[in-house]
Amino acid sequence: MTAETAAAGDGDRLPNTVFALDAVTLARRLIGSTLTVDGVGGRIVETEAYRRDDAASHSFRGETLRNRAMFGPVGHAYVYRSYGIHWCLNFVCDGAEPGSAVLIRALEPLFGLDRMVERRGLADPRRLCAGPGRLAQALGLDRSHDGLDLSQPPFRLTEGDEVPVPILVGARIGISKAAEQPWRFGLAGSRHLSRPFAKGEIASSGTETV
DNA sequence: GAATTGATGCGCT
DNA sequence: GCGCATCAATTCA
Repeated sequence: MTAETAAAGDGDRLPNTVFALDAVTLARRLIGSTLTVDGVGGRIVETEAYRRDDAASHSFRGETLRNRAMFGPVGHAYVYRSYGIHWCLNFVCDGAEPGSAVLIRALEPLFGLDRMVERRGLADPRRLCAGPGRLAQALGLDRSHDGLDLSQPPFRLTEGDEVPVPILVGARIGISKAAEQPWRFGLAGSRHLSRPFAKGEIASSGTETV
């Protein structure tokens, strides 16, 4: 079945139990799975983990009006405005430690390409969803999605194909605090990453089923 | 290709 | 005021 004929999110839904995982484990687990919003989306190829005890995390200094969703139920979305211009999407997780989330940094566009191009105003497939702000714009995400349940429409999360592919691990991007933590994950060989992984970061200790 | 800069919301000191 | 979990246009090369 091709990407064109497949309905958005065809395949097994991600079990809600994955959101009980800690952020680092979930960030790795999500690589290769499929995310769509109102039928528009694709394969998750890049994520970052953020924890409560993490100086780079919005939840580090406790709950505020902005980060309220991070302290809400797991399996819900945390959508925030970045640099006053962009929106960024996180998955809230880890019920044992409220304030944990996984930032979705990049997708391989597969479904609703025309709608993405329309929203982004740029057709370059390499830059359609390569970056958290670009991804949110392509999927039409904004404040109205903050706090919504990821298991309900317009969201749909499904397992990826069962093809073993190495997972890249590296330092997170665009942060100044706790920047040394290797909590950025990527799909090896993907041409849709927001930025390439450094040579030293290409060390993956095995393969994941994606 | 790499470096620089402007746009801009909002939580924090 | 300052500092961002960013991006695109512009300026170089």
